[in-house]
Amino acid sequence: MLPLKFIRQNVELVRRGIVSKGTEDERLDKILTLDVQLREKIAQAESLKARRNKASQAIAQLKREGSEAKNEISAMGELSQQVKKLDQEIQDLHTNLHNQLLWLPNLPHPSSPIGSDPSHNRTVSTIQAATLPDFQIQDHLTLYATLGLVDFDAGSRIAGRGFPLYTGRGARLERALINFMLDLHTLERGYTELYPPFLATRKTTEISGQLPKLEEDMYVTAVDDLFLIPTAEVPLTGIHQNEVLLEDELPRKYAAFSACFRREAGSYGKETRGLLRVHQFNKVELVKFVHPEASYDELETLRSDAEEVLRRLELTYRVVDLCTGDLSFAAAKCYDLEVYAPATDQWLEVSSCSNYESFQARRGNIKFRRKDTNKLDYVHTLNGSGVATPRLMVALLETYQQPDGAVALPEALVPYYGEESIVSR
RNA sequence: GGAGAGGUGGCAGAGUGGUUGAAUGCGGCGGUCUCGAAAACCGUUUCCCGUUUACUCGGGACGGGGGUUCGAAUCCCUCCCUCUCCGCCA
Repeated sequence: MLPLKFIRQNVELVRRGIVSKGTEDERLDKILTLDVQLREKIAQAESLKARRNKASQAIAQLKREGSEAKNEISAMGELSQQVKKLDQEIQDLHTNLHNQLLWLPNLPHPSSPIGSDPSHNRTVSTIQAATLPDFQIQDHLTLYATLGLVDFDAGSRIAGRGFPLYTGRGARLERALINFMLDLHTLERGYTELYPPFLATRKTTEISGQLPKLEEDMYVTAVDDLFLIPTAEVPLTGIHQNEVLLEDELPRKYAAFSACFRREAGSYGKETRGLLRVHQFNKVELVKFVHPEASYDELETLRSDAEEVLRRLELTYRVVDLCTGDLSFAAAKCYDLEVYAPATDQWLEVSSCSNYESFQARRGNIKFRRKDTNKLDYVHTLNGSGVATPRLMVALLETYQQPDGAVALPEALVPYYGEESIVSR
């Protein structure tokens, strides 16, 4: 959510920003019109209320002196009706304005490359960490099957397409990846481990920016209006809603595992096989609440923390600085981490590390008190996947397969998996 | 799911429908005293919105929303949350 005052004072800046993110600017004009109307009504209502308050005090005075105040009271009747009517109009305008504001995306940071689609993204670095196999290699789909790691048919029978059933060593590998990542972030990188609810209220889901725009992509429970989380970002960002944090407590760093649920509406026909695009997957998520002046430094360390997962697993990956048109609704700047899958020769997104600045903090009313001025201010929020497992597993299998069909695991993962390789039986 | 109790300022805790943004205590901040500190004493201490170049002025907020009233922290309805007991259950 952008502050109204800021919008009012920087109309053209806001317009350029949202247009570069691919949003129509009609909504902005609508907001400006509503804002003018609203302030006009507020001024009217407040002057009437000022009169009412004065009269009310006069009545109280008369009563205390023991005299009747019939005339004064009846004179107040009409005034009160007018106030009531104006208040109703103000409320309607306010609701309308608020709903419009919820649809206005965050502005991109000046350092984000300008562009309308992924072709304008900027590759920041490419890390060639592993020796790639030099023999005729199999793709991940074949490897799942020969090693018996995932049963897609059974998953479909249970819940429909896109709900993989991890089996045997596949299930164990999944668990190993999650534990490895959680240990890395919490024991070595100073994140506090959390285990959040996997369902969240509409309000909480609104804070992180998934609602209202992405409602079609979310699973909702019918009777309770609870949303299955598409990422642990949703519950983690909701933790401190309506709170004031101490400046000394910043940054607050949280890491959490969660299952993630995404309807992926509109993406049918793409990547429907395997684990590249599924309705339920696992992810370790990192969320930080930070001091506004530190947020871009924090973005770099967040990215580095997420990268560390890929470094330890000795995978080839690259870091991409997303262009304005490819940024998510709430983000001001975002790095994607893409891991390389050699058999299919694809770069697979396994992490997005974003700075939301005060956008989410405003929606969630998450503040801190500045020690020098003693004033309240919004924190900045950041989050990054650290990282999502399905595509990670794809890259891992394709990168580490052996000529005999087994998969030799990177050293970092061995203690978690319990064996040095995954062998077909 | 059933029955009951309760939600007030950073915390604790008052509050007959009419100067109550809110007593009192604790905490915080500033000051007096002191070589310094403690104690004591004095003062101060919420946030949001509108208005103004500014000083200012005005409005609003006692879990959320609605209602009654000239006027609501105070009365009524409703939702949420917390606690206690009962039932059910991993």
